[in-house]
Amino acid sequence: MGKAEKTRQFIIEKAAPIFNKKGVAGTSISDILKATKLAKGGVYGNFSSKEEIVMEVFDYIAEEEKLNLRQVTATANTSAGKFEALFQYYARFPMEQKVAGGCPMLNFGVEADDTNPGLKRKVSELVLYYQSRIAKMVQYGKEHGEFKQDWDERKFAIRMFTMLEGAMLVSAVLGHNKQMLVVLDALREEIRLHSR
Amino acid sequence: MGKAEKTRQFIIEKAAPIFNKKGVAGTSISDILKATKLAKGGVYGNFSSKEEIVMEVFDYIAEEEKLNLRQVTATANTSAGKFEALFQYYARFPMEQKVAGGCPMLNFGVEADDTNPGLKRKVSELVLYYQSRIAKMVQYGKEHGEFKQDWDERKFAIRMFTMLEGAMLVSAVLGHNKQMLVVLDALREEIRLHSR
DNA sequence: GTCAAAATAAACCAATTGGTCTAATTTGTA
DNA sequence: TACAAATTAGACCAATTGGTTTATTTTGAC
Repeated sequence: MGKAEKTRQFIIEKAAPIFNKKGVAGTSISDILKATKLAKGGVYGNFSSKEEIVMEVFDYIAEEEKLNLRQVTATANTSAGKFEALFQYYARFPMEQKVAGGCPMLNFGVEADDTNPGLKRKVSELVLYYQSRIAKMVQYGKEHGEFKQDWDERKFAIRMFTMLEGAMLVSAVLGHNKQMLVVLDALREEIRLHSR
Repeated sequence: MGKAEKTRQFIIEKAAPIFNKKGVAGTSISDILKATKLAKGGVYGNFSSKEEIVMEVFDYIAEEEKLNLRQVTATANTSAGKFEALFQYYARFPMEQKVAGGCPMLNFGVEADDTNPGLKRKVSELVLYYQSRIAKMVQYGKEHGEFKQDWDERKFAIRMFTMLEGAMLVSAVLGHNKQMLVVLDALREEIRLHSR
């Protein structure tokens, strides 16, 4: 990684939590200058516009989310175990978050949908990736005799994903995670019901 | 309603869908001037700041949401019927929305949680109101022999609310409501399971 | 240690931001 | 119809926005 490449990455990593917290419209270039302690030329020498930074920030965040999903589920070797690991991660959310500011699909999705088609597309891709990973965990469990064959993994993935996103929203506005815990228990029960 | 009162209300109603779509940071006073076709003095003669407009806009939106919830559920006289009416409303979402731009709890909640404690509080109150209304519909159904006594209305309200919010997010970013329909079917099934 | 690449500081840009003020005009109501 | 209340148009404000440029200095890789 060359010098410029390193600075680019540095800017992206510093800017990511700011955009995630304050939104795209709510974040100014001067916020990024403050966080990076770089001069304006240091930023504009590496990026041509705020929009370019936002796009690369989201790409970075998306990769981090995928990595995190893999890491959390890697701690268990059964599908049920992977789900439980995920649930324990969400029970602590947003404490163990890498890029601070809450769920990026929620944050960027809400803002982008009426204002930024390019970003919206990136968010939708991450949503579909996340759901397909959930579905695959069910499928794997079915193939290995953990779960019943009549369990619809696609529909479960949708229910689980939407509930988690809703729970992260509620947790953020209420300032506690009690409702998240209720959601997680419901998901545990659904898994138990489809276990053999 | 006096003249000034009328103009205040007019500004609020014109500004509401703009804030709901573009967010607080993404909306400028000039956006509001354009939408209302008022002069700057016409706005600042009635409001002292953008922040005051935002707050009143959210109060207005919250009242509209409550009114809408009442109106949609009023079409049926059983609890199961009220739920079905709600599901049909959400199946069409955001088509029949009064204040355009998607769910205000989602939109304002996401932005406010890291940037605007006062607004965040208003959102949390609306969330809790919404959930308590759902819980009361279950409770009423239990009292009138529609639903089984062992159904936990509070937990159901949380599951239903979080799933709907998540589904509205997903619908917005994906640009279609297929996942919302899956969520609604799951909720219908849960109601069927607890019906007697 | 050289030398190009990269970053700095700072001036500069036009546009926009939220907000104030004033003098003239329009409004609705008593 | 008179008169106060409300609205207009527009000048004005300082600060900030995203972005460019230039001359100087620092950096790191060969």
